[in-house]
Amino acid sequence: MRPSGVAFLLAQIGAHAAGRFADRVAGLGLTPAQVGVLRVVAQQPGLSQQALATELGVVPSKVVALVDALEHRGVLERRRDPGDRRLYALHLSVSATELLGQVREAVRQHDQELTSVLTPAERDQLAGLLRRIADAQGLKPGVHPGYRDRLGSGPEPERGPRD
Amino acid sequence: MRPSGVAFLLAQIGAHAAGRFADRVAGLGLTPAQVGVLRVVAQQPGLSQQALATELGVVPSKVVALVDALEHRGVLERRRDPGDRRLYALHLSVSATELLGQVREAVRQHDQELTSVLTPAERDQLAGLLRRIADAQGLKPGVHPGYRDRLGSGPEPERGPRD
DNA sequence: ATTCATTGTTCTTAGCACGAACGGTACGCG
DNA sequence: CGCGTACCGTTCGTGCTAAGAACAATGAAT
Repeated sequence: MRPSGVAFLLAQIGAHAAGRFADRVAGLGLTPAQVGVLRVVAQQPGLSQQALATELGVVPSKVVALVDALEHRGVLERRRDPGDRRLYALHLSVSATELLGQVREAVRQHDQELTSVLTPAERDQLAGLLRRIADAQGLKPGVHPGYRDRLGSGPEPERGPRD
Repeated sequence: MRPSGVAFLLAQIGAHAAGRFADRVAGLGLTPAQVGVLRVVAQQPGLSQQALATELGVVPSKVVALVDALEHRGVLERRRDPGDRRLYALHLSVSATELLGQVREAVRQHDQELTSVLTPAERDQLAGLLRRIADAQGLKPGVHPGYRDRLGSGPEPERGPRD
């Protein structure tokens, strides 16, 4: 049982990456799940909460809390769909543009820091291999099963030194 | 955005791999955390629960439940340390040998299935890149921050961008 | 001998995910 | 028009997991 197998390394690094990303967006006052909402709504404006739930693979009741937080923050708007007044039409507000830019920058830095030990060629190589695996495993781009939401507060298992 | 998106792919595939592994060892009646216990005790027989807790990066109270289950299953033994009767000396029982073999086989199959789309050379390449990342990020071999124990089947929360 | 630290355990508490139930709206059909 | 059914968003209750505090037993120190 060599813990140096590829699958274990993937799980280990993946959890680490997710945790670090959560820390990063926590600096922007966001959780990873909220970031996912922003991304989907940015790509498909006017979406309903139900559609958002199925898109993200999340229970509708959780979408309520996510949208609540983002709306209270002023980056997301619940407009009534004029055709069907049961549905909300989700739209990003104008003030969301700046936040979205900050999120993109955080993503860029996150990616950079994680692969800083690789050369650009190696990074592309790695991306290609991973994409092939993700594709073969039937993982859709943009969604993945759930990590924890808040991984930033309090003492946690074991984390690397360089902090 | 057209960056490599390596970090997101790692988190996505890592979560997927962890879930699949949990499913696999569930077939043996084990949780991933219990597998970790078996691995550590196999490598360092006679170690105490406290040492095991720090080694795995989990709370001592959780080690109690883990050891309880494995002991009740007959694969782990709590012997008293003759030098210090506060400590337990954890040892694998003889019947653990077969189970350990099954676990090793499950790990092998898991690794194989996950990387079945790659050639052996590519798999080695991937392993090398991942090891370098894990090393650079200060991840110790054999431990990784906590996933959930039972990551069953079905869609789950979400996170992450990918423009 | 007394006092303090350590080990393993139990108990309590907080947080989260999920399903069930509820008001409100739309649509079909007689 | 009236009625039943189906859908959306929301709230509530339940079960589960994780983490911290408190406790008995043992050892170490002065």
